[in-house]
Amino acid sequence: MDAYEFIKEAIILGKLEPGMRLGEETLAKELNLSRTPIREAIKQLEAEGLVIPLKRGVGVRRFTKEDIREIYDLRTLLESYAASQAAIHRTEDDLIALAKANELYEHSIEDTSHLDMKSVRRIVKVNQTFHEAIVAASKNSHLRFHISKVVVVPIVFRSFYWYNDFQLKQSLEVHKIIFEAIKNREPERARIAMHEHIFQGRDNVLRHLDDSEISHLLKEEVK
Amino acid sequence: MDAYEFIKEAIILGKLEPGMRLGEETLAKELNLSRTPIREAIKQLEAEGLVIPLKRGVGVRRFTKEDIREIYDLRTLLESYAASQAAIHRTEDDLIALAKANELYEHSIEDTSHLDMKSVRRIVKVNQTFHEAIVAASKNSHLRFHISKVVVVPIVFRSFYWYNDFQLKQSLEVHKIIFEAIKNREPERARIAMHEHIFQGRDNVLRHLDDSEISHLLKEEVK
DNA sequence: GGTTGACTATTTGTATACAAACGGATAAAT
DNA sequence: ATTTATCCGTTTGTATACAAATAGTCAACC
Repeated sequence: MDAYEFIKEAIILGKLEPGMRLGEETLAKELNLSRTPIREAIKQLEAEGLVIPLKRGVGVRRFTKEDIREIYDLRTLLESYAASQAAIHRTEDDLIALAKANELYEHSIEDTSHLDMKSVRRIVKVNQTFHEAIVAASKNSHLRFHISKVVVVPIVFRSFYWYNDFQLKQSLEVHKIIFEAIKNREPERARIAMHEHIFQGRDNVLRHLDDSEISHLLKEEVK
Repeated sequence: MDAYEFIKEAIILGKLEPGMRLGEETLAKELNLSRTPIREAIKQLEAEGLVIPLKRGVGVRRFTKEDIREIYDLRTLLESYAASQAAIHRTEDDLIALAKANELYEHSIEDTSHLDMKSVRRIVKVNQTFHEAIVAASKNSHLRFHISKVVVVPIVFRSFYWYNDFQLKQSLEVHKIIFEAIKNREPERARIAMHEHIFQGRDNVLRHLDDSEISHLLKEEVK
């Protein structure tokens, strides 16, 4: 496993918490590498905006409430466009992949009696598969590239952890509607459905942030 | 000047041509640096998609006609959204910056009797200022971040060089309409005007590519 | 007691040295 | 003559060494 993947994974899984600084020597020892490849990996993550420069070195970026609002707006725009494009450009293979991802999503929700850490993480992953399949069907590689960078932020922020299983079941229904729209080549219906879908997620997350029961996640600030 | 800026500038100005490979030792000597900081700069550019890995080392990315089509679609989406958001969130200061940028644009077109290399480059720069001012007024830093990466591609591709001065004058008119819409807080009008504006550029570029008089730019392929 | 200053230790930034991989050229064989 | 195999040169990838900067500590002075 290379340094970039390792560090990114660590940030996504929360093993490296926001605000935490990335010690090069430490990471190097952990990966049995010298500092050189570590530094290069960090430079990449910096270009993606996952880590930010500190006075000395870099630290895991801490996303504010405002960041989350902006990111969700952007993601809504990009993914609803992707859905509409998918309805135009999708092939039969895309449909198969889409159906399969959706089926997996359905199963992983049904198999989950209550939402613990592990099951949420599994659902996140399957959900991602569905969304990625749509983006792939849109046949715009640059759109895909930028969406992949945008989507990482809510994951790092742990947005998904604030869903309840009613919302999850509702998501499944919307997924099915989106699938049908793409299958039937109805760009506008696909776009609107996806727009609602992500905006719903946005609202849910922002509501929780306003409740500020988890606002401690945001309290400290990197110097 | 640091390595990242230097190499990026070189790519934008065409001093490093598409497909050309980036020799670390060469760049290091040119910048009076060792290979280490050069490599880090290259890693950043790689993360942004301006350079791509070759079998050995990296080379300046060659954008295909399909890339340009995708990029312009994406840019249309992002910037027309930015315009609509700007119409909502713009402050008085934003309007001042916008008016100023537009005035500069008007002057630099009027001062240009015919389109040589130098004047085109100046117009590109001023045009960029106007577009950036709109994005800034949208008050979404993440949107801004991604647009900045998307916009670079047409510049590297030299899309602007295929404009004639009638089209430039027409652009100015549209800029004024967009400005008015943002000033009057009309998001939808701003969005549509921007959409038309960029799509016009897209069509112009793609038409030229189809004419294939400049298709030699695309012919060789990096191994 | 708190604040300021200097010293030290740790960590980053850069340069260089070394190992490995790739490409090109030359030569031999079919 | 064309193709294949081996060798060598060049360039990248990684490790290490060294220089510079920052933060933390301890002490002295107000």
